[in-house]
Amino acid sequence: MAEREYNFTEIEKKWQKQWDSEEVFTSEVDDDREKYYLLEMFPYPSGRIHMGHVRNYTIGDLMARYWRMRGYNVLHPMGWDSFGLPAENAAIKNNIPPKKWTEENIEHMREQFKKLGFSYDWNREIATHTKEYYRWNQYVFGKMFEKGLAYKKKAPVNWCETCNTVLANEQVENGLCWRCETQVNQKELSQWFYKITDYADDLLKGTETLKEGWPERVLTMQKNWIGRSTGLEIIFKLETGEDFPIFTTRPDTVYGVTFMVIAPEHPFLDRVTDPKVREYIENARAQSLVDRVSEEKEKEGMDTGLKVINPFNGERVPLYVGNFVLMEYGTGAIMAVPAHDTRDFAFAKKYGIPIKIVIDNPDEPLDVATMPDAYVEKGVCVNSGPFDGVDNVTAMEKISDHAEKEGFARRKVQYRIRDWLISRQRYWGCPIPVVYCEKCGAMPVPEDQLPVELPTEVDFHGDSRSPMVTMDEFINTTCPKCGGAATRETDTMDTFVDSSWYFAKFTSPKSKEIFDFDEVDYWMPVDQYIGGIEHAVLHLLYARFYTRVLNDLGLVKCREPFKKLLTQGMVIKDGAKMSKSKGNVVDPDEIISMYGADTVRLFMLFASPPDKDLDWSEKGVEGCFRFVNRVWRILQKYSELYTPSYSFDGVTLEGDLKKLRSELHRTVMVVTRDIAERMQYNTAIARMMELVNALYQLDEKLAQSEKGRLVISELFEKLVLMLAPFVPHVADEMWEMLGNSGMLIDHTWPDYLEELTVKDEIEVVFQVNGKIRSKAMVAADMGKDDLEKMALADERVKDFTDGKDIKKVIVVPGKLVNVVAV
RNA sequence: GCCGAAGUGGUGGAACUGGUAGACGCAGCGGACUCAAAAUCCGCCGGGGGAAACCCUGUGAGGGUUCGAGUCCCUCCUUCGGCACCA
Repeated sequence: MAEREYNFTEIEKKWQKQWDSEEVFTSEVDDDREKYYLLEMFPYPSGRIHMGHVRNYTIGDLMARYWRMRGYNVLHPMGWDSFGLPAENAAIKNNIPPKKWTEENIEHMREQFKKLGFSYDWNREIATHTKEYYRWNQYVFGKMFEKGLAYKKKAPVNWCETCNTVLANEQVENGLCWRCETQVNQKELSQWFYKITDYADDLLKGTETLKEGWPERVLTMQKNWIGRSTGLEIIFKLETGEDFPIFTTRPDTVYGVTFMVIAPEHPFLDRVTDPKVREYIENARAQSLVDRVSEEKEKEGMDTGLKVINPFNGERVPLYVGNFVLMEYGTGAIMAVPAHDTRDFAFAKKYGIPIKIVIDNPDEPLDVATMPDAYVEKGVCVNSGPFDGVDNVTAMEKISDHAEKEGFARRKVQYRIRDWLISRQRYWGCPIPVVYCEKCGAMPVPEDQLPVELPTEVDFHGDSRSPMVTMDEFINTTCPKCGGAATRETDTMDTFVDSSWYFAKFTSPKSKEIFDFDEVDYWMPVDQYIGGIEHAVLHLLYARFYTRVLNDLGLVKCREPFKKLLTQGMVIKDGAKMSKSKGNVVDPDEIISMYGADTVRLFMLFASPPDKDLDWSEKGVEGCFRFVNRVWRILQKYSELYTPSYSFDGVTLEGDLKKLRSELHRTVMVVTRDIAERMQYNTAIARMMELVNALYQLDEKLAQSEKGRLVISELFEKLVLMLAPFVPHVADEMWEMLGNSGMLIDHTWPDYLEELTVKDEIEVVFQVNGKIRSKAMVAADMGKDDLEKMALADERVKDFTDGKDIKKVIVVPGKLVNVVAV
């Protein structure tokens, strides 16, 4: 028979066309089948896909195809996170309307995805820039406004000069804009917020339920970001008698307060008139948060001249203004206990403020004069009035109880997380559905007037401001309440709002309502989510918040959106992440045209486990190409030995055929476990390679024997089925080549016979004092006693035990015998 | 500073609950095929010693537990990631 070349271009085109025309990847609600919702983070349509996309979506596709073959009703959709700044920048630069630029990119990227053979249900495709989608952002905004979860406030916010917009806290990394790495400034602006702080505790508690399915480090990052701390809010008094509240996590040290520090922005400071202090305050306020942190590691402050009274002991202590105290956290002021806080200690030393020990080290009493640093360990209370002699852990509770009873303090939980600033001074996003009326104030646009459409006929002025700010026809409107003249909000929503619920919309993308409830209830939550770790405290936190909001609004039944999360590693080349700026980008299209999509997919899965970084190597790609060819050739060679209706009934195998069949069943077992339980695809592929290597070793005559045909038939069938999720095109082609019909996606994942996975002869090692001295092939079920006898009779073992006392013999059946001899 | 992850051949990476370290791939070396090369097929491939059988040594460093440690415990070093004046 003439050998047929492995023509991947032709094969891939053929099967993609067939999958497409038969719509094999569509999914429908089916109450009789168990659902499996598999989702990869949808991409921003930047123009072309990169290797990171290929990796992310290849992992997802493998899982989707696998679970489908396992009989699950799989939902595997794809869409576009299509609002965002790059479209606007491209528009300004090349004079293309953002909508056109975005939609052209989507067209192109969709084609690229199809070329990779991903099993998406394209009937469910959504794009966040369409009004059919973003109107529901506006709808939910309205609902949240009603519940007080969306509000506007004037506050110091993060401003990126390059992007010309404000940013959420989560979008500032080390003081730099997450997108363009420009230094972020503080600006006082009136902006819209989503009240994620209301959900801080619930989000934190929810992390417990995710322990099973989420990587620990993502949960840790979220917990740190939420930053819950419990403590006491204590009302100190100013000399005027006014309340001066502070928050502390160390009420046990309250008797050691020797000064207080207040944030420069604090309104209490308005009464300070001393010109020197005023100057300091103004300077400190002018400093950006970044400067305060990065320039001066040392704490800086100045005595305001005001005194504060400690309600516990009546002591009057000076009030300092300090650049390190944050207005946004706690009450914007702190009590300072230099003896027991490192930062306070340094500050007190610098400004010559007294230090008062209130927790002593029971083993080695402290001395103010000689202590080199604050004492932050456990100890016993001293100089603490009625609490002297109490250990400080107990004192925390007793002091809190006492203060609450006296009425000058209350227990409080404080969070680090701030509300989510969702306003963006940009054009290409979802309009915030609000109108401003002089009489009625800020009014959400009523539901029946939604969507507030984003104008698409726009003119960029070239000053990078949103074109909407000068569009009178957009801005001028009437008040929904009084009918008087009103103006529209021109800010748009953070695009992270768009991506906070798209996974739920995929369940019923064509519904005229936000969801079709039969659909959303059936499919949600997502069973397996896959994406990059960079979203740990961005998208993944927002999505959890938004899902809770949707749940409270009665729109979805789940409270956690993603049951299991896989954070895939980056694609690395020459020791760095592939990026344009580093010039180490490999274009997926080019590699696909050289080796085919199947090979590229195989390499992505073979080069490293999915959660680790992957080192790009074209040599490695060649290796995978070689493997595909190797399978192709052996299949051709033995294709006429294959019969779909093989049966092992009444057949007894022996020798190499028996071994090969056993090898096959073990491979199925391991590959299944690696995919389903361990999510370790590199070892699954390695096992299949071993199986193919074993097949190459099989004697040709033996293969062609009557029994050989049976073994080959079973092996081919199961091997091709196992290959299907990895290299779907060539697997379908191989299936057809063997004379079968239909697509493998509709076939059942191969099974294995437990009894065949057990070898009947195995190698055991004989050790003397833990060192291997000999090996032997024995029956797999040989008992302990026989093994021990055999080991002790072994010549090599004898060589090493001669003249020694045998103290002990450890036998691990099926593995080893260890003779301990001294 | 705090929290977390990881250090295994020339290289990407295996080794499930402590039990043959280096599976599988890449690179390299050798052989077969070929006039030759490529492709393919077969073999070798941590380091040191030895003609060989074999011996010694080896999973970042040092200790420990154990019959037995890449795996568990302690100390340290290095790299990467997250948070960072959060009161």
